[in-house]
Amino acid sequence: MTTIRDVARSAGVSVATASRALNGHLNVTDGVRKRVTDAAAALNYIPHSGARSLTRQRSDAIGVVLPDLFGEYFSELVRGIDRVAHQAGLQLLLSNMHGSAQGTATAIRAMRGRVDGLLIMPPETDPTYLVADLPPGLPTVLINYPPGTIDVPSVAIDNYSGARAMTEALLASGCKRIAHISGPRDNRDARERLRGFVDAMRELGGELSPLILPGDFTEEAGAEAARLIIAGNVAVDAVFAANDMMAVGCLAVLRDAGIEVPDDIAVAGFDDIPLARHTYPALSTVEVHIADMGAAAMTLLLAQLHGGDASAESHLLQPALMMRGTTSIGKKQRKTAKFRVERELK
Amino acid sequence: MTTIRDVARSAGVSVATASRALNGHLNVTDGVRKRVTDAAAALNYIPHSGARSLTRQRSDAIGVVLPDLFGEYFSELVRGIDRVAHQAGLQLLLSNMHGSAQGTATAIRAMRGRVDGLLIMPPETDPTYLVADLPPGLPTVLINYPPGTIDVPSVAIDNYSGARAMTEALLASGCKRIAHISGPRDNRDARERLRGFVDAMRELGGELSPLILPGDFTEEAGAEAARLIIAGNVAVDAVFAANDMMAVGCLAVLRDAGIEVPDDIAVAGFDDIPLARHTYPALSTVEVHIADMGAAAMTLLLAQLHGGDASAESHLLQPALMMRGTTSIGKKQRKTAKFRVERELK
DNA sequence: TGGCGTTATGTAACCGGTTACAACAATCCT
DNA sequence: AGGATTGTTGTAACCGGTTACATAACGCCA
Repeated sequence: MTTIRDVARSAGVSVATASRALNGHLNVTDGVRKRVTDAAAALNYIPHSGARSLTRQRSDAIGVVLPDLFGEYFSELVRGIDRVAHQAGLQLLLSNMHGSAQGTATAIRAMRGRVDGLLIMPPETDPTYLVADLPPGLPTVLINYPPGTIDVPSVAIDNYSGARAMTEALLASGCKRIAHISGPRDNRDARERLRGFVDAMRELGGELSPLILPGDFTEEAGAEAARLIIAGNVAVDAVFAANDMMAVGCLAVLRDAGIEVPDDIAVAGFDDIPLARHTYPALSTVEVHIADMGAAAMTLLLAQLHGGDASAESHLLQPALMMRGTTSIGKKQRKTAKFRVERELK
Repeated sequence: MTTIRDVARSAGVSVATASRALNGHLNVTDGVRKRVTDAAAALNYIPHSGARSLTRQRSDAIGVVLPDLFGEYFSELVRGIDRVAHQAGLQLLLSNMHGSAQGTATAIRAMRGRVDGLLIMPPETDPTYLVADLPPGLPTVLINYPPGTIDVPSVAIDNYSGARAMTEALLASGCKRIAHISGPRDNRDARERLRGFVDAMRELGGELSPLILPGDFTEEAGAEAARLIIAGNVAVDAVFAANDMMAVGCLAVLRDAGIEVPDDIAVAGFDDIPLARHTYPALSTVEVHIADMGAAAMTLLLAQLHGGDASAESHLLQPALMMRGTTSIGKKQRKTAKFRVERELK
C-alpha cells in the first residue's frame, strides 16, 4: 500500500507539500502540484481515510445503531437516513445490536472515534440507562423514541394519534363493536397504538372496556385472533390490528371462513407496508412514512453537526389514514371525511 | 473526551501499561490493572477505535458497496451479510453509490483505511474497469456478479437456471404459448432470466420466437403487459414475468378483466418477495434467498481475511421453484415433480 | 542595493492509540 | 553470594495522515 510519503518521495517534495497539493490548497505552485498528482496517479495512491480522520478530528461518517435489521421497516429507515446522509457526503456505519440491551452499549462504544454522530434506535427496554453510555460530546439523535423523556433530540411516529384517528374513522363509518389486536406488551409502538385505540373507544365510542386480543405483530397472531373471534362467535363489526401483518393474517382467515369484508366485519391495520395495497380487498391502514422518519432524524443530526447549538429539538411525525377496501365508508362519514381516500385502480 | 493518557496519568502509570492493562495482556500486576480499570471507569474512558485501528492495521469493519438501498432486495442482502459479520465481530460500513458507475470508484476510495475487506455489488455497467479501482491487497468479494468474468471471488444467483426451471415447469403443466415479461435491458439479472426462458422454450417447447413483452421490473410494467395481451387478444396460456412485482401487476389486471388465473392463463414471477404468498391466487415464483447470498459473500470474505489464500473461489446459488396458486399442475407433472409445492393454508 | 512584504516549501509536532525494546526488580539456581 | 532467568514497567517509535510555524526564495520599492 502506497502512502503519502511514497508519493512525496517520488515527486521530490516533502510530505507536507504533497498533502497540500493533493488537498487542493492554493499555496502550491502549479508545477509542483502536477508533479505530485502525477506521482499519486502513477503509484495508484489512495488516501488512508482512517489516518486522515484522526488528524482532521472528523470522519465524515455517522453511526446507525439499530435493534435489528429484519424486514421492510429497517430497510426503509436506513434508506431515509442514507438519502440525507449521502447528500451531505457522509457514510453510514451500521450496527445491529440484535435486540440485546447489553449489545447496545458495546455497539455505541465501538463507534467512538470512527463517527461524527450517532443515530440510535433504542431497544424496547428502558433506555434511561442508555444516556449514560452515550459518549459525551458526540451529537446524537434517538429514533422512534417518544420525545421529552430524555434530554436528547429524537424523532418518532405519533402512534397514539394514528391509532386514535383510525378508531375514530371506524366509529364514524358506523362500526360499533371494534376489537383491537394488540402488539407485544413490551413494545413501545404497540403500547401507544393500544392507548390511542382505548382512548378513542372510551371518549367517542362510549365503550369502556373494548375487546383486546393479544398479538405479537406476526401474521399468525392475526390469524389466531380471527379464529378466536369466529370460534367465540363474538359480536364484532370491525377489527383494528396494531400492525399490517396481523391485519393480513386476520383478513385471510375471515375470508376463508366466508365472512364478508368489509360488509360483515371491517378490518384495518397500521404501517401501510407495501403488501397492504395488494391484499383482497386492499387493506385500510395507517400510513407511516418510515423513510421520512429516518430522513428527519438524519437532518436533525446534521443540524447538530453544523449549527452545533443542539438544543434538544424533537419531531413527532404525524401518520395519515389510508382507507382502502377493507373498510366501508358510511354516508355520514363521506361528507366529513378529512383523510385521504385511495381508490383502487379500475 | 478522555484519552488513554488521561487514564494513565490518573492511575499513575505510563500509557503503555495503561494500554496493556485495558487490553487484558497478562503481564500486568493485578494491583496495577485494577488501578487502571478503575481510573478508566471513573473518567468514563471510551477507546478511540479510529486510532486503534491505525496501529493495529485492522479496523474490524468491512465495507459494503451497493448500487442502491431501495426495497426488500437490499434489506435482505444486508441482513444476510450482517448475520455472518456480527458473529465475527465485524461492523458494516455502508455505501450507496446511487447507481452511478462513477460513484462506485469514489465510494471504494473512501473505504480505504477504514475497512478490512470489501463487499461490492457492482452497478449494471461493465465492471471490468472496476477491478482497476480496487485497492490492491484489500480482500474483496463481488455480489451478484457472474463468476469467471473477473479474477475476484464472487457470489451470484443462478438466474438462468431458475428461469429455465420455471419455464420447464410451465411447459410440463401443459402450457404451450408462454409469454415473458422481461426486465430492463441493461440489467444482468433480467438478461439471464430472459436467456433461460428463451432457451427452454426453444429446446423443450419447440418455440423458436416466443412472445417477449418489454418491462422494467415495476408493477405498472406488468399491468401494461397484461393490457397488451388483453387488447391484442393474443393467444397466450401463461405469463412468466422476470420478477414478482411485474407478475403482481399483471395478475391484478388479468383478474379485473375477468380472466381466470390459472385456468385461462397461468402466471409466474421470480424472486419470491414476501408479497407473493399473499396475492390472490398466491403467486407461483422462483424462490431466491437473497439473505443467503449476502451471508455466502460475507463467509467468502471471512475466509480471505483469516485464511488468506484467497483463491478466487466463487459460488453460484441455485434458486428453487415455489409453485402456488397462479399455476396449475397437470397430472403428468404431478408424478415427476421435483420441485417444492407449497399448499395454501386452509 | 538593502529592507520589506509575499509566497512556496520544509521541519516537526500532533491526532490516540499499540508495541518493540530497554531497564529494572524479583526470584531462582548452583 | 553472584549470575541467570523471569516478569513488570517505562521510553520512544510508529501507524498515515494534517497543519502551525520556521525558513527560504522571490519580487518590489525607495
